[in-house]
Amino acid sequence: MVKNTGRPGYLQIADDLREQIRSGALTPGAPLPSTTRLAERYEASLSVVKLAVGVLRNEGLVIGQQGKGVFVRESAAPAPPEASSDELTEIRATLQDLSERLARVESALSDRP
Amino acid sequence: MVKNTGRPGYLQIADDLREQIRSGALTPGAPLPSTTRLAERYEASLSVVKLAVGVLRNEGLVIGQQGKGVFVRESAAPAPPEASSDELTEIRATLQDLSERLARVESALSDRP
DNA sequence: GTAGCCAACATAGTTAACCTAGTTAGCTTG
DNA sequence: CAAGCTAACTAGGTTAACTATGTTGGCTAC
Repeated sequence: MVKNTGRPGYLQIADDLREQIRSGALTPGAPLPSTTRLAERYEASLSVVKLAVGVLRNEGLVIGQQGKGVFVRESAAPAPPEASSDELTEIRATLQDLSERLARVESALSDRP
Repeated sequence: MVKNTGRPGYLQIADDLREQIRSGALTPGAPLPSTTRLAERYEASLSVVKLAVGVLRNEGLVIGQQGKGVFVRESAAPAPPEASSDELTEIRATLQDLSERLARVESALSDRP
C-alpha cells in the first residue's frame, strides 16, 4: 500500500487517514481501525502506523483513548463542498510538476555551484 | 532535565524548545543544537529528542536539513492545527507563489548557466 | 446470580539499533 | 596547487522490543 515515492511511509499513511477524515469517510466520533489493523491494511510495520497516528494526534484531528481506541475529533469538519476531487488531482499534478522542475534546478545548481 | 510529571518527555523537550523560539532565545535562522547535544542536555535518549524535533518540524516551527542541522524558520508561522474552510484557496495561493519563484530561478539559471 | 479474576486487546511512551543520505574538514595523491 | 578521497558529523526513516496502563468480555468460584 505504501508507495516508494520520496514521501516517507508514516506521512503517506497520515495523509490517507487525514483525507478520509476530511472527505467524511471517517465521521467525527468514529473510531479508527486499531493500530494492528492499520499495519495490516497498509502493509506497514506497527511503528510507522504509530508514527502516523501520532502526527494526526499532534494535529488535533484525532484523540487517542488508552484501552479503547483512536477517535475522530468532533470538531474535525469534513471538507467543504467545493473541494472536488478534480481540484485535488490538479493540485497533485501541480505539485508533481513543481517537484520535477525543482529537482532539475537543484541538480543543475549542484553541478555548477 | 526531563521531569517526572505526567507529561511525556518528548513533549517536555518540544515545549522547552518552542518556548526558546517564542522568547527569542533561538532566533529565526539559528540552528538548534544537534540531536546528540540535545540528548545530552536534556539527559534523554536520542529517540525522544528525535520525537521532540519531529513535533516542532510538524508544527512548521523548524526546518531540518540533512547533513547540516535543524534551523528555526524565518517566518515562524505554524500550520493551523485545524483545517480552515478556505484551506484549498490558501494551498492554491502557495502553489502560485512557488511557481512564480521557481520560474524566476529557472530563468536566472538559463540566463547565466 | 454475582463478584472477582484473568486473558486479550487497545493506546502510549521509551529505548536501541540499523540504514540512508547530505555536509564539511582535512588529508593525500597526482 | 588542485582534485579527490575519507572520516566525522548531521538529520531522517524504519523496525523491533519492552513497559505501562486502560478497557472489555468471559470464565470461574462462591
